[in-house]
Amino acid sequence: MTVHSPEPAKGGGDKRERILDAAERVFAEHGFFTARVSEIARVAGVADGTIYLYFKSKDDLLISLFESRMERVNAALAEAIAPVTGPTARLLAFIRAYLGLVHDQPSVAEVLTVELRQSSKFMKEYANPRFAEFLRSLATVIAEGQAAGEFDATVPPPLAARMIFGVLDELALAWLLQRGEKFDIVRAADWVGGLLIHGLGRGPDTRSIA
Amino acid sequence: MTVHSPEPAKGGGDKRERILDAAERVFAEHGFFTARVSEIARVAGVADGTIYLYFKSKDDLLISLFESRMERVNAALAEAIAPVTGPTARLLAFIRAYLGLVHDQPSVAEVLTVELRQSSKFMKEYANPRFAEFLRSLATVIAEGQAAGEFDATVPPPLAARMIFGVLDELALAWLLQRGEKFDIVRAADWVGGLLIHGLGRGPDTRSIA
DNA sequence: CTCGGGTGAATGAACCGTCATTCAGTCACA
DNA sequence: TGTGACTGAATGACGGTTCATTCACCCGAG
Repeated sequence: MTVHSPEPAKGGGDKRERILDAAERVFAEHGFFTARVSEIARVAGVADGTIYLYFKSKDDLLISLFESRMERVNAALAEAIAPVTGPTARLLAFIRAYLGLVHDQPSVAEVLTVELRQSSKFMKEYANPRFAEFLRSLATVIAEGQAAGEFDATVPPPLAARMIFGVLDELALAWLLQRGEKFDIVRAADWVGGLLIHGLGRGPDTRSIA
Repeated sequence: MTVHSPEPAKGGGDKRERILDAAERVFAEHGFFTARVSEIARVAGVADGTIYLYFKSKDDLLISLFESRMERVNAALAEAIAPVTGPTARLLAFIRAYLGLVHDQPSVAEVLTVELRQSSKFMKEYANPRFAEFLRSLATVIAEGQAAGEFDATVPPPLAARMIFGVLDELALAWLLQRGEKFDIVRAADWVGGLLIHGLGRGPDTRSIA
């Protein structure tokens, strides 16, 4: 619940990765609390005890999984927006890239989306730096748009970032939990973009909301 | 994990309510899995066993708590938007009312916000009708706005409802988990309204996003 | 090349604390 | 005295964690 092993406790090869992959699958399927360490071990093809050679505890395993996956997500998003110029286009690229990741790696998305929340509760002391980084990079896109005069400057960028993340996250959750035929989450990116850039308003007097 | 007791198992007076109130507090503080039934009993001022006179299991207690609180939330929101005319104003009233509820009843918000998610995982068979009702009523506001030509008709209302809920929920979570001085979530309602009605776009060519 | 002692990663059965749940008994009231 | 709501200590299952043991591999000596 407290500290956290930063890197491979030993020079151990890929076994640590195998365990993380298994944890991703098992946590995604059952959720953290109902997931069994012994099942993670089974899926990883190692003995129960081996997990404790690489991770301090079940909690530490979850934290390490966050760090690992969020690092990848942040890198992928940074790469996706890097070549794009113009705040609006960058924001759209961000949205498309995020929902694309959800589509391509559902179990990563499931762990981040569902477990992030409860972890922020039961690990109050864990600051979750990677997620903070995620929000910061989104807030930067907003701030740049405001500076360029392309975005409304009323909302503080960090709050706007949270709201946008809320949209993306909820959409991801709805898509992940949908049984039966799912809506096209990649196409939904354009709806999200439309809503966030233009808003719902279409009428003549929509300016006067205050 | 499965079935659920619809109403007071017995004619029992307010004891059932006392237990629900205690469960709300304890689940909000610890989360469902780390909450202890014995603590709920202690807070409610009843014996451990008494809880099982009113609820089948810990799971059933959580489900019953959802039903009870969501029912109140839905009623409060319905009441808040009922007298308001015009889709834009109704949507704003909905947003203000929801964030007002979060502000006034943080522990209700915490349970709904944080536990709703994991419950949708670990209780796959529980359909969560009250939450569906919540989304439906929000979708109705959107659909009316589209029908009146006041809202963009591109996005399917149920999806728009989910996105809007995402914004509200994430904002609630950010506010609830904030340690130290919190931002003013009631004031944030206007930012949310602004973002959802007008969008971020301010520049000349923001129409061309496709 | 072969042998044998040393090393430490890996194993998994057993341990042990932790609760959700039960139920035999109490008690207030009719 | 009978009834039934209520109690809370006892129960038993469960699962995270440990640790005595195994064994594949390495390396220096002969």
